[in-house]
Amino acid sequence: MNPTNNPQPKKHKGRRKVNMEKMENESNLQVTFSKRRVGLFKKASELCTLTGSKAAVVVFSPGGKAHSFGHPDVNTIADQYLNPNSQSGNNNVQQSSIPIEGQEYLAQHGQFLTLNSRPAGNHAAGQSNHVQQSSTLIKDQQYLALVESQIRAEKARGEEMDRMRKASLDKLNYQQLEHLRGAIMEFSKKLGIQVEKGVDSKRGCDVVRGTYTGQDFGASSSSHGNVVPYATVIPYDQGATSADAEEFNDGYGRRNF
Amino acid sequence: MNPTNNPQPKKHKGRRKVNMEKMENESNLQVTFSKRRVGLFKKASELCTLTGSKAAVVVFSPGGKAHSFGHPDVNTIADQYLNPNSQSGNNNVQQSSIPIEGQEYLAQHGQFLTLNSRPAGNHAAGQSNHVQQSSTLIKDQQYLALVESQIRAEKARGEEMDRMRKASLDKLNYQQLEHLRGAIMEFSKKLGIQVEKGVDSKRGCDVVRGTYTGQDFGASSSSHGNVVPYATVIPYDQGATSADAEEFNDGYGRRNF
DNA sequence: CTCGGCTATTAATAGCCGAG
DNA sequence: CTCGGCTATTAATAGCCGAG
Repeated sequence: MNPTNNPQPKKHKGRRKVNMEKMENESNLQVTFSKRRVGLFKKASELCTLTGSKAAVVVFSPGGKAHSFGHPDVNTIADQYLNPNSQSGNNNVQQSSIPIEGQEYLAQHGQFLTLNSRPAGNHAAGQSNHVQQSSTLIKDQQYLALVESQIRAEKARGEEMDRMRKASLDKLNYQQLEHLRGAIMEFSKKLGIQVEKGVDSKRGCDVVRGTYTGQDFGASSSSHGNVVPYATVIPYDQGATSADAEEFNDGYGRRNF
Repeated sequence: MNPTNNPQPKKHKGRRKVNMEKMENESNLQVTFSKRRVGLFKKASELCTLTGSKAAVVVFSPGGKAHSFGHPDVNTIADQYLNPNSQSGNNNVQQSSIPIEGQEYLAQHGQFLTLNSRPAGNHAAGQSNHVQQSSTLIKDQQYLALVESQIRAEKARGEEMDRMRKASLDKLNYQQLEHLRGAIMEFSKKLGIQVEKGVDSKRGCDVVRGTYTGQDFGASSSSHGNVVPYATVIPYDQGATSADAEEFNDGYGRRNF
């Protein structure tokens, strides 16, 4: 029963049932993604508010763009998720362990982060202001992410290091983390060399279109038309006029769906 | 006017409006958290299904327990989120970069992970089977998480290392990551020593109530009543009957939702 | 053409009940 | 007690419009 448009005078005003399968209409898919993403974030926010819990959500659009929500912020949640020993947040909203600029504000309202999935090439490196900062942030994460991933996999089998780390972890504090950072610094330097000598199995990377207007939640409508090469941080502020749909239509030209 | 049904005709059966503030009734709060968490995960799943996107959700209960959902799995999403250069997931669901045991299976149906936030003490280290594995996995992440957090913060200001890492990253592959892993291994060992010599600003950790039965989504009803000391991995698969792989609605219809 | 808003409907769920 | 289920209601939203 295919929905050929009806000759019926029935007013198709309301919500219609939707099959749980990938939408074929790309335009609708766009809108649906935006709306549902907002709804998902709202749900997460409500959950946090009602139950005093903490949550983080990361979503990748079909086009490959990442959006995230976190209360108080994604990083804090990630830290807690990965490091349950540090605190036992009972009902108190915890501050971000290492406050970055502007992070405190975001921590109070939850944080939205949107960034582009970009391959190695410098394609549309347009204007970059504070966005550049986020870009840097992402890059840093990249490195650790790979390490973490690999380690995680390896560790699932052995526990020696695990115990070691656990023991260390219990006593870690911020000052100590600084030491740690320095060590990592050196380590990464060595890594760079090591890597260049290693095998090079480069992966094919399809180039993703990199133009995304930073609109989100109606919070920053001024950025309309700005090309955001890497990332856009959008605070979650309910005071905005509309907490509703948001669209991004620029980089979605593919109909591979 | 107590639990006995009122002679009143008005039956307060339906949903009632709820204020967006922390619930005071702890019993209801618990239930609300569970239900809304499930709802949130479902929303995330639907978003993925409808729009062909990928998403990960991490939630901390008021008691400090962590729950996560990921499609295809949390790790994959994390990798993509932190390492957008690897691939440009256009419309293809990407496999986990480093498959852990059983991960492939989970990757196909989405993944639920539940774990306890536990202080240093060994409290209820009861039966631990595959759960232990997850525990180990978490522990590994702990370590990296702290490092990552600190590095991220520091890096937001300087870019030297960033470039360095970025360059390295472009050529990293799995084999190279193994080298990296080994290096981290040593590094962590050193770290352990370094830390013990460092300052010790231990935080007070309230003991979180650690008895949560791993029930979730009705997927693993057999675990009813089992105390889960650390973690519980709950694959999203309601039964062998389901045909479509990454569909949530399939499993939902069976248990009335 | 895009994008933000508008409603008719569908989907989620708050409090309540029965079983273990 | 703890948990899964049940409905009356509330909340989310699919497609449609009207402005830039």
